[in-house]
Amino acid sequence: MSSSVQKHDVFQAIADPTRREVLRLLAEKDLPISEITSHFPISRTAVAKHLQVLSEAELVSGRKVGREKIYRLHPEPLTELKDWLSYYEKFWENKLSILKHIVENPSMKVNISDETDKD
Amino acid sequence: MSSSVQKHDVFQAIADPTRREVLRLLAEKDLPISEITSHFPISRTAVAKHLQVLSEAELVSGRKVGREKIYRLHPEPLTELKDWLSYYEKFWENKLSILKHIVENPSMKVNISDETDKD
DNA sequence: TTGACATGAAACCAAAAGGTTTTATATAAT
DNA sequence: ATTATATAAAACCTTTTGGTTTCATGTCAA
Repeated sequence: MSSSVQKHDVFQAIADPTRREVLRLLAEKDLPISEITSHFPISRTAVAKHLQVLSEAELVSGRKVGREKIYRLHPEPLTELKDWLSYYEKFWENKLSILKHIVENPSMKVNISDETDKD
Repeated sequence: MSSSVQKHDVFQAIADPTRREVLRLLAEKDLPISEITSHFPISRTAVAKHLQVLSEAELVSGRKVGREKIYRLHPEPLTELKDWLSYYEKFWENKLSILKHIVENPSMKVNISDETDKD
């Protein structure tokens, strides 16, 4: 059986602020667990668990070097998030362009209704 | 100074697959709770709680119409996610450009390991 | 006015999440 | 060889999460 169990997905993985901060750190450079831990007020064990979750989402990978385990960022799974987001982009981009239009035409009369139907 | 408590943020809100599905439904049109519930195998109460979480993240809003409560998508907070993502885009875009380089140079020797295989 | 309906609110529950402490093991340094 | 370092693994704890059931309330329809 291949590595497809994926107990944690990318949406879950980035839900926790500590894990997002871990990703930030690893974006700069590969780091061992102890180094990562030094940036947080929690125990090394807790950080290791966060790394486990990130690892299951395949956002990071760890290799053992001597007695250290060096973690590396693996950003590819974030494309799933990007794809998910792209579905909604049209919505707010639309609203932003309406706003832009209003701002650029100060003499406009603006009527904002609360109606459901948009087509 | 009104709705700024924000117990749930957008990252947490989208972490749950049911809530993501709710957003999809609301992307098509405004819906009352009972309608939304009919798309899931869980109770109306459970759906209402998911809507509460989405509402705290300001991703949806509900208005009462008669005896129904109609929910509407409010996609603007997703920009926070987009902004967060943009920080990491350069990483995988960089990898894509490496891939492009390989494709455009057919004489290159390429060694691809299979260890990160996903299905 | 009497049901049927749509929701709200509260109490409850099991499992997961996020954390800790303790114990063990491998590697590095002296 | 001994000790310090870096991690792993396991047991345990508390709070949150995602769900349920039950009961109450407001509104629509006959």
